[in-house]
Amino acid sequence: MTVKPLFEVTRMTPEHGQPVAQEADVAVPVAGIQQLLAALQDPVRLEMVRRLVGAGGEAQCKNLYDGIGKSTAAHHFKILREAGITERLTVDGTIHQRLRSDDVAQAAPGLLDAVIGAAQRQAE
Amino acid sequence: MTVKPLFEVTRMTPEHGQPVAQEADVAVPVAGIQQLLAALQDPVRLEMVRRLVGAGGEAQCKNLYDGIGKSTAAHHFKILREAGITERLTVDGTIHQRLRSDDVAQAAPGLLDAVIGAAQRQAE
DNA sequence: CGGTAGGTTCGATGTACGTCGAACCCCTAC
DNA sequence: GTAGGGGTTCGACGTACATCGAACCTACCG
Repeated sequence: MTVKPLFEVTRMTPEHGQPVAQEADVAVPVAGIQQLLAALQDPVRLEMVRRLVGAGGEAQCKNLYDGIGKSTAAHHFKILREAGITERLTVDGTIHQRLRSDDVAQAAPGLLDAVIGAAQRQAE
Repeated sequence: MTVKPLFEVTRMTPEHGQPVAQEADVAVPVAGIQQLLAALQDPVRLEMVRRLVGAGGEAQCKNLYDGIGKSTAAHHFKILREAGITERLTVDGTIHQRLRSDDVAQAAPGLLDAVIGAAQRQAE
């Protein structure tokens, strides 16, 4: 196996200093409806998305889960990213996840709202 | 193992004669959002639902799938039924599946429309 | 009556996936 | 420099699930 770059797209600016936020994983297209549903179907991932909307669409990874190991969380982040639901971006040195609400809404209009709404209502 | 009734809820009217359609599985509540997504996530089941809407919300089982065995299809029907997405009813002697659009819309407003819409658009 | 078509159940099999621990990387702070 | 926190990757393991064939049931038709 040839050595793979750690972050396929994300590029950390070595520029020291001021809080820099940059785009990441911009090339990843939103997946088809089946993959979207498969991504949102898992309780852990649905909770992650729920917390993301609660946080205004963006949050640090560690704030998006409880009760599971870091490696498991990273696994779920990857699935959400590959489905085009979230993207990874680096804010001020730490990695954040951002909900790609607009992109998903364009690929599947109303889907995210319906899912979030139902999940929210279900959690009282 | 004690003998179980073949159809838990459905009751075939032995009344000979005229086309009779009757309610079935009315007691099954629509499941939570995760179970709904899990049910719709499978390609085979999504296609079944797609064909159901194409058929006006109701169709004979055999018209809802291709390329899989009857037992596999029955398995998928069961999952859709247990999620509250479809119900089984007997029309004129043969079993039909009916989309519980209204019930699902009440449990998860907009979900079914979004999923169907995306699936339809994706299939051109 | 016997046969066929449409559906379901059961049991077995293979694979996909969620989970974890360990090792590693990047960045920041001491 | 040396820790240490935050995230990711890589196996490995266990379970859940989609698939099938066989047996069975019901309704219908010859």
